[in-house]
Amino acid sequence: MKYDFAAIEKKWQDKWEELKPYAAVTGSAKPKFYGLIEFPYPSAAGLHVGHPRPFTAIDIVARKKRMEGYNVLFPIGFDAFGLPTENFAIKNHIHPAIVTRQNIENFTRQLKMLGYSFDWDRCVDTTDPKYYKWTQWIFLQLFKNGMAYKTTMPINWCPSCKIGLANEEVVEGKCERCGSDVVRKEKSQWMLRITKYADRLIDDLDDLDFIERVKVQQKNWIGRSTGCEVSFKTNTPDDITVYTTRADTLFGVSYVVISPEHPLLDKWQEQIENRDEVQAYREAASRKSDFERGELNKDKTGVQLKGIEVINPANGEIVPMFVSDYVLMGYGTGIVMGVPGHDQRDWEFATKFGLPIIEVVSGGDITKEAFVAKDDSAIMVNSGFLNGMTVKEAIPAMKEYAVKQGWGREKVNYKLRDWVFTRQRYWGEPIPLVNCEKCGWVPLPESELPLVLPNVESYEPTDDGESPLSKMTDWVNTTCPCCGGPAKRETDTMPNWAGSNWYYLRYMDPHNDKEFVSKEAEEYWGPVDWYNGGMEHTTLHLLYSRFWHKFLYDIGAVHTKEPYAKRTSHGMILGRNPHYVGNVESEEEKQALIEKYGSQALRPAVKMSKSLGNVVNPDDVIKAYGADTMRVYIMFIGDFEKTATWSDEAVKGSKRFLDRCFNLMDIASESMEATPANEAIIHKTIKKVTEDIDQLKMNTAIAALMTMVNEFYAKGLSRGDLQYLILLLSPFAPHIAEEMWELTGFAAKTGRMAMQMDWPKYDEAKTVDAVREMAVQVNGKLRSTIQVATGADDETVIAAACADEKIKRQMEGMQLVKTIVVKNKLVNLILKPAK
RNA sequence: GCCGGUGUGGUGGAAUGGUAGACACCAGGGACUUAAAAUCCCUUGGGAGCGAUCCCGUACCGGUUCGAGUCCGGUCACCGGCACCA
Repeated sequence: MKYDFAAIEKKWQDKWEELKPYAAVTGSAKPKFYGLIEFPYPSAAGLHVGHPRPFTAIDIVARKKRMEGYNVLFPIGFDAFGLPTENFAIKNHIHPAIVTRQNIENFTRQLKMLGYSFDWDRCVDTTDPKYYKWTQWIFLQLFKNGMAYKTTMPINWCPSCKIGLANEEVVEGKCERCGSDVVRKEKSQWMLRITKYADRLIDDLDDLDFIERVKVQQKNWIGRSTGCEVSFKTNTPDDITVYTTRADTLFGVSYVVISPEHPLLDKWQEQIENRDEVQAYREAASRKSDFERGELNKDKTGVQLKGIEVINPANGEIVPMFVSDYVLMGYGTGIVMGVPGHDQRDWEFATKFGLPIIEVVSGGDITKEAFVAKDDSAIMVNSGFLNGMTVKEAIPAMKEYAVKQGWGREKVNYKLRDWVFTRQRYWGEPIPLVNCEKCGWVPLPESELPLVLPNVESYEPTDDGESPLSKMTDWVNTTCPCCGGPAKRETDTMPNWAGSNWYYLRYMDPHNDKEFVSKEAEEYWGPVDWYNGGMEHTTLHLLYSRFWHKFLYDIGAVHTKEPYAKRTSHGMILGRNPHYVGNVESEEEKQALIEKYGSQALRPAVKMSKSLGNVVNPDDVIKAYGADTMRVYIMFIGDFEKTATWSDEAVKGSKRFLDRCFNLMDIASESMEATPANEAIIHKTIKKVTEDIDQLKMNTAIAALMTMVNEFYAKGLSRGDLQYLILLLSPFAPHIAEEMWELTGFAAKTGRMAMQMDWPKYDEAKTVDAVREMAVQVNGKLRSTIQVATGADDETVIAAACADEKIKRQMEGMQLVKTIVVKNKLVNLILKPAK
């Protein structure tokens, strides 16, 4: 019989559609398991070959959990608001809602073709008013609890997308989406106070089962640093405050620097003698983007504030003050003390402006560069009462002194900024607030939610940076829910991250029109037991959604502190690089490639892209080899966490494996009983596959299944043996497994599908062969192998080793001084020349 | 610069401190076939030898150990994240 994958997959998908064997039951007495994959953005391009990697992996975990007796929630949905759809809509003159619907249909078709065990009845779509009603509701709770505020601030503006970007969306000074240079633009924006949660977002990581690199990346992003704020008196009525982590170096201060954006500079117009020069510098700085300022960091610039004097509180010395754009307004106090002896940036600045460089920590040569001690055991000098202390002792000593003197206090700072939560675009959730001249910003009554996105003629972004909604006067002009007077709606929309912040909660109770999730459902299903997603979301979606969840916890809307108990991350799927130097033979051709493509030519694999022509479409793979082959291959491709390169050749190996599985039915005896001869391989494989799935080591699990198949071919098998292969294979390749389960008569015998059977159990004692090959080493070098009964005692093993012909030769003229036996594995004989 | 990770055959990749290269892909040889595809069998880290065998080999240098791809110290290369964060 031939393995007709197309017919088999169609047959079983239809059956599952009808029987819904993956329905999750809220409140079931079984233990629950909530497995989650990041829901896709339904782009016009359709499913990418990268999607099936995480989807298949968690599908396998979910399928195994079901067979292990769990009540499994494995949902799917679509994160459908966002720029690409809007841009596609503008270009093709189709409404974004229609584009979205078409894309979702296409994604749904593709996902169903891959045989995922999603509970489709719980599918969510973030652009559905029934869904975003609750996104808006959560925003209102944030607003009412003081977590949302509006402020005018310079934002990252992408002139091409005509949109403001969050810090997280700016990569190397360029727009994450289109790659244009980001500029600064003053804009009134809604902000969310994520910084209020900074400590908890760091500290609560300790109790979570997240892969380490995710934890580290989130911690670095939040960037907590503990230091000290120090006040300096000046010859103006104002004191200034600097932030430092190195209070120990206070005696080394030779100047102070203020950021060009600092408001004190406006206030001090009168005292600053060279105000024109200072003003010119400030204007020049404002024209640079943050990125440009960073790029130019090699060459420090600045202007002294003539007429301004500052007093170092530690030693009473008078030091000059400068304005320089190497000081950021957004971090600390916007003013920094200059310690050129022990900070490289300050050293460069002081060198350029001829300022004194004072050594206060010994051990370096400060005439050459700033000395930043690698450990904190360096000794303080030129530092008054700190002299002779180590840096480690001096930091708290100075801190304590400063606090006692009243000009210092401990302070914790974060790199994390509040979250810019508005976008000047059409295709997003409307913000349910109105602005009333009398009452200010007023929330819509919850009964008026959802505030539906109005149908507009033109949803193109505007050149002035206002949202397209601002042109809809009918919609904008409304009445104040508070006083009934005239008011205007907020016309900005939410960022594309809004809907994905809480979707895992909606899956628990997707059709509830009374609450965003019922208490009962949330308490039953929460938290998500296993969440897999891309590393690129670590400081975006994953952090945002932890923040919202913590807020919801604080207002009593959810019962756990954290949304996700476990987080894993998959590596990307790359395509072959058509410009790789290894593709050509001659040196001239290689050189030509390097000249043309630079370092790109040195990489064998690169991100798939249309322009390189190396994109693999899952539809084509499924058509040629079937969904089961696609699933097996994408799991067999390599270590789940690492990037992997797609290979059309290697796909065939996975197809061959499934053919071999299927053809085992031709040689299996009809007995429904397992045969003793295959006992060891069956139990060994059950053990390996069971353990590997839980660790996402799908590649070695499949390798074990291949070994089992090879052994069945070599030794022969019964249907009773084959049933174990079918059950172990079923999470990986569910269609072929069901077909084989039926054809071998087990479906009729049990009245169940393979996926509904119990996961096979292994007996540790049966995982071992009766006789075993052991390595024999002489002085640590492998010299021979011997066949020994499993579990044989040391004496027997040593005797067998010494009786081996090869070993006998090694032992001639030598005496045995020591033996090391590793049970069932190896014996090492230590020999030395006989005297 | 800081933080994290990785380095194993022609390729993807396996190896709780215990037989390095499992399992595959590619390649070569053979069987079947009029032929091709598919399938099946064999070979396949490098080197020496007719052979039994022997030597070398997990980026590089050193250490711990009976034994190191694995642990420790140092070096190099690449990948990812952050970056004038005081």
